[in-house]
Order: sequence, then C-alpha cells, then structure tokens
Amino acid sequence: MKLRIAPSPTGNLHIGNARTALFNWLYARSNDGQFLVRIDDTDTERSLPEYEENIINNLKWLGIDWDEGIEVGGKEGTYRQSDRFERYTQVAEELLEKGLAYEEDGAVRFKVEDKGEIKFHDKVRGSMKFDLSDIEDFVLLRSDKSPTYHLASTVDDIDYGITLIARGEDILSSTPKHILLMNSLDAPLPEFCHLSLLFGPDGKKLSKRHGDTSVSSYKDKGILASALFNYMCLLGWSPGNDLEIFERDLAIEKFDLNDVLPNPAIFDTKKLLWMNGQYIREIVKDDFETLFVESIENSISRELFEDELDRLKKIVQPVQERIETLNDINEQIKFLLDEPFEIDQNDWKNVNSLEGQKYMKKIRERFISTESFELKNIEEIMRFELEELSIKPKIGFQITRVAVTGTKISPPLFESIFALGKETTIARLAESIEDL
RNA sequence: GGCCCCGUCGUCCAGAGGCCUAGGACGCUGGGUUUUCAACCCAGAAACGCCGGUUCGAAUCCGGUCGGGGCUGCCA
Repeated sequence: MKLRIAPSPTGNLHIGNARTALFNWLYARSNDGQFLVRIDDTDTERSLPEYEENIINNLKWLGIDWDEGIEVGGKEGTYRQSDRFERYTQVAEELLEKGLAYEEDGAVRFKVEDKGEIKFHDKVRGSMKFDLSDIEDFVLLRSDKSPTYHLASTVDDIDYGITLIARGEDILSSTPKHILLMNSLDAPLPEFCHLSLLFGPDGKKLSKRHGDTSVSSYKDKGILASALFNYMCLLGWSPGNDLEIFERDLAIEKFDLNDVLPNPAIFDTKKLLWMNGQYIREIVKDDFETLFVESIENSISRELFEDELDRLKKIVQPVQERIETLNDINEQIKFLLDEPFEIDQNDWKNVNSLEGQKYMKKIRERFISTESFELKNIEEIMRFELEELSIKPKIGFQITRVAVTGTKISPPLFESIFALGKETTIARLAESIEDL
C-alpha cells in the first residue's frame, strides 16, 4: 500500500491540506504502508521555494514523516514536478501518436468520448458514476508546452506506484479525467478516496478570506503540534468510545479511512484552543520551562537577563496552569521583566480604597522587617494582617495585586510576590501607597 | 445553469432498524470552590431539515424535496 500527498507550493501549508496529509499518513502508518510526499509545482507562475519550505517544515512540525519523496529522496529523482516536464511531454506525445489526444491552438487536449460512463468506488463515498458527455476534452499540455495538473499528477501517481489516492473532495469531479488518462496509459487503477473539505465558520471552503489558515500561523499563535494533530484527527473521524484526547499511537492503531465521515467539517478554533490548554497542562515541568522561556524571548525579541530568569522560574508552574496558548504567557509575566512598570489606571481606580491602603502599608512594613522572603512567609504575613485589620481578602489582595503586578488579572498573588522578590515588591507597594 | 458531493445540539464527534424520552466534547447559561484569572466539580438549555415510502418498529433503509457546498480554467 502506498499513499501520497502532493501539495502545490503556491502558499503556506494550509490546514485543509495538513488534514489530508494527516489522514493519508495515519492510514499508511496503520497499515504498514508507504507514505510519499511530492511537490506539485506545475503552476510555475505561483509556485515559490519559500512555500515549499514552509510545507515541508510544518508537515515535520506536526510529526508527519514520509518514506519517500521530497527531501528524503527515493528512486524517482527530486519528487518535484518541475523537474519532470520532459517525462510529461513524452507521455503527451505518446497520447498524441495513439490518437487519444489532439493539438488545438498549440495546446494538447485529451479526447474524451461522447458516450459512456466512468464508474469507480470511493472509499468514503461509495460508488461514483460520471457521464462522459459531461466531461470536456481537457488540456494536457498548455500552449507553452508546460504540463497541467491533470497530466503531471496522474503520470506521477502511475510512475510512483501509488495504490490509494486520498485527496480533497474538490478534486472529485476531476477524478474521471484521471481514470481516463490512466486507462489510456494502460496503468492499473489505484483506489480513490475523497475527503470532505474543511469549512470556515461561514460554511464555505476554508481559504485565505477566513484569515490565517496556515499551519504556521497556528504555530505562531502558540498552538502545540500535539494539540493541532489531535484536533485535526477529530475533523471527520473519531477513535470511538467518545474519546477525544489521545496520543498519536492510538490514532494510528484505530484509524481507518473507511470510517471517515463524508460530510464537511467546520474548523472551529474554540475547541482547538481548549484542547491546546489541556495539552499544555500535560507537559512535564522541565519541557514546559523550556517552552516558557522560548516563548517569552520570542515575544520580547531579546534574550532574558539572568535576574529575569531567576524571577520567572519561580512562576512557571502557576502560569502553566492558566494559559490556553504559549502566547498567553507574556501577558501573565510582564510584571516580572526588566521593563518599565505601569499600573492599569482603570484597574487601580477599581480596587483602591482606604482599607486597602492601610493593608498595603502594614504588609509593606512586615515585608521590610521579615528575614526570609519565602512563599510561606509571604502568605503568612498577608493572611495575618488581613485578620488584624479585619479586612476581606478581596479588598486587601486585589489592591495589592494591582500595585504589584499592574493589573487585576495575574498569576496567584503570593506566588507573584515571591517571584518579584522582596526589594521590588516593597518598592512597588511604596509607589502605590498614597500616604507613605 | 449543468454535473457531483453532503445534511444528528451553534460547532466537532457517537449512533450502522428496536438498547434513543438520541450519548460525549467545545462553546454557552446557572451554581460550587476561590485572593484575580484560570483549572476543577455540579447542574442546565441545545439537534435527528422537511415530506412520503418500506417495516410491527427508522436518526438509522428507499424516493422526493428543501438547504448547504464543490467543480464547471491552458489553477491545483
């Protein structure tokens, strides 16, 4: 069994193509089959090397690997169609000689009979039937002698020995053309499978007008490969038993193209986000710390200083508990960086009070005189003074939170103060105490 | 317009004639926990597009209809 995916490098790896790749890959892996990746760049106008690179890198990022094809090689050359124009031209000439194609205005068209029909079995849709009278004579070679997708793709599928073609439903109506071509070249027919399309929230084919639909854009948004992989599995398929979060090995074990739904699915970011949060929480401590630092450095476009790292490491765990994407980290830890500290004035107005002021004054004094500024002591002092002044937690803690972190929303207060350290905490409290 | 595909909660998925007064998840609403935000727990609202047929019995099979989508390029 040999499957393939043949992306066109006319854009970054699209979510829809990634899902098609994923299903092909899952099926190949679950059946001990081969998986091939080739580059269908017959559209020389729009194909760009940077897109090819983006496609390859993001496939790899998702954990989709291949046994033959672009980059990994194989016995068929570069696996880039632009390097095989001679081969396609040769096939077109062969068809011309056999009288199965003809020239028109310099282009070569495949002659489709007026009568008859093409039948085939689609793995997810069942039996398909197309009337030849509905199929136009289609172009094989353009006037400039470059091959079209129909020709190149079909020849490659034959030459590379593809036994199962699973692609998007948008190509379903082109399949009879490909079958006609294969028949006229005396090639054995592969199995066909047309996966439903992914839709945007408006119910239309997912495309650029739905915003960023590239895999890399989700990576840039702080989505984990494991979460995106898992989420995409669920678009048109499920492993059964209402199982939704699972590892790739289980997906490989359970996956079957025959179980894939024929109806389109809407790509719903909300569930992806939720799932990403679930995955983030599962990351082991050390690995998360690495991602944590990477993500912060990325968003501030510089390396972290030693003192910043010291502070940040104290707050890794609480942050891991409360983010949905890696990009949410920065918002949570901003107050710990060596950057100008600012207090959200709206939040401040909201929490400032006489009682709160008294409370801050008190804990500041205690902080100054305390020997050890550990998490335990901080909590002890803050709770004790709350009782001393008979102040509700909300009144005392929220004003302190804004004074120390700048906003009403932050990681847990004691941890935040502990991470900030004694000196800075005392200084920030002083700045917010009106009658020092 | 023509050809083709599709049709279960807002969304994703379960359901392959009786187990369905339709199940799970996201989201949403309410509540609990709580120093904020999350996380977590509990509860709730929410769907078989419609009409016929087959059958003792249909979300499940068939037909029609309506609705959505794709293709209709010398793009892929």
